[in-house]
Amino acid sequence: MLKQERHNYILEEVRKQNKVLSSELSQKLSVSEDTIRRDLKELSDVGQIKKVHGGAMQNGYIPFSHKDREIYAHEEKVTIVRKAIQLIQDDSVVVMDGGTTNLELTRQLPLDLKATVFTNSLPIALQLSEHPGVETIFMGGKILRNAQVAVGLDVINFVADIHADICFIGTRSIHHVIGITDFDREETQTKQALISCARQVVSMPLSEKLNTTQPFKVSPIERVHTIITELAPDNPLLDNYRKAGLQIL
Amino acid sequence: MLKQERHNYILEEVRKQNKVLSSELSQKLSVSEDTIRRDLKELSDVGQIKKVHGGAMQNGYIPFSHKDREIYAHEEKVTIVRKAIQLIQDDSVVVMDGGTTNLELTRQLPLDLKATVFTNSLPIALQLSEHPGVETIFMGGKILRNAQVAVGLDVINFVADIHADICFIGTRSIHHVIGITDFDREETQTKQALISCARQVVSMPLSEKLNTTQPFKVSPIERVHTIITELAPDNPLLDNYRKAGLQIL
DNA sequence: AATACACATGCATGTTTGTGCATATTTAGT
DNA sequence: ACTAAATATGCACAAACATGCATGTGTATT
Repeated sequence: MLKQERHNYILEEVRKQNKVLSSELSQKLSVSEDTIRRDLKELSDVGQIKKVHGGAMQNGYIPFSHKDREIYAHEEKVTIVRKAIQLIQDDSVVVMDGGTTNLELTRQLPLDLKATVFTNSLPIALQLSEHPGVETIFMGGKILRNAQVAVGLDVINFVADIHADICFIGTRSIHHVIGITDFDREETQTKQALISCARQVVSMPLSEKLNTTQPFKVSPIERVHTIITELAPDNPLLDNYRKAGLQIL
Repeated sequence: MLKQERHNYILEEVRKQNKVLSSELSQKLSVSEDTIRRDLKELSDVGQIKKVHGGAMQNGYIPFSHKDREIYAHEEKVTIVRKAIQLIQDDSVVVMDGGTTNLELTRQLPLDLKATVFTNSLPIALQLSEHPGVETIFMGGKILRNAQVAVGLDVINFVADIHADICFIGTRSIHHVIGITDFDREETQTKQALISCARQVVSMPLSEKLNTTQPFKVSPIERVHTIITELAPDNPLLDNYRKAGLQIL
């Protein structure tokens, strides 16, 4: 076993249990306690863990996990989803499209939320399985490699039987006249189906996506009920949408 | 063997195993360890892998890699799936049930495999989206929180339209008379559907699962064509299955 | 065809690194 | 303060390493 492997294992263990004992590690990795101590010292020297007598503990708080950092404009998206959460009542039926904003929304859902969530996004479905009160139903079909969402006829058929309270639709572009647009034809058709089955349709674009367009039309603006951005609701950028009768959060 | 071929092999190996040892590579590729070290150095210099003492490891953080480490009896399962890979031909249609062994099989699939894979497991679908030649279709339905697989009528209906070449069925218990059994009723029913749509059914139990049983019956032994364990095919523990007419790998 | 040249590879060399053990010292908990 | 466990330190040894050099192999130039 490579030294690096031990280090990874130790870090993993610290992350999971908050502490490790030299003696246990020595046994589990079948090396001497001296070696473990040296490992712990090295990891401690670069600030990955905190060495204590008998083992090591978690160091500081890691501000954002790796995945969080990957999300583009993470801070803004958190602002958005904070506002979105209030839209989800207990016992409601939710349709959740893919996209990083929706994934973040899923992450931030209260753990005690009781709801039924339909989704076609693999990462979102995985995230939902950590919410004990949420019944998750995955709408199957062909998986788009990049977006990691299911699309196509299978999904569309699936949706046909659903009457949801609210649908969070992933939004690549939105325009106050043209509505929501996207660039993948298959994904577009699927999104249309998602939208058609929900009483309330919510779009959560970053402000930079406002009044941009893509080749394919997902939905006219009238079909969208609520729009949430990281901006304050009274921001002038949103005036056109307010005039069009949308709820702004 | 050309240098470039070695490099490809090494990268593939790192992707699959998370690490490589100079000594092993030297043997397997029958070149000196010096050459391997030079290879690793070159790959490391361009950032493809990370060189460490004794070998190399994968470079960046790979999501879910920490979960892989947690897989029970990981070594044995790698042994199993190595044998299983040869069963998957290019352009075949595969049905992949959930479970850690099947997940490992998915991870070890060659990156250039061309195939269509139906699965009801979220982690497996995610893994498959990293294989450019694989068309992934997720069979949707209610998600079981623990197993992270879809079950129920939706899946069963989905399967009805499929005629697959081969089905890898997750196996919690198998018995040479009783067949495959499991403890979750809904999962059991789903597995029955998966089995019914494939020409060849493959079960990959750890040897410790042989001749154990669970409350619910998934499949009679006659419906299983191939059984793969970490044991050598001629191990006496497998005699009963051989007599029952199963292919043993 | 002959030559030059770049490159890949294996081997010999001396060096560095990782590990375990023995010993002395420090620490934490009664 | 006393004691057992944990730690630090020095040492020994093997494995992994870098380096220079000789050989082979293929390609381009004359």
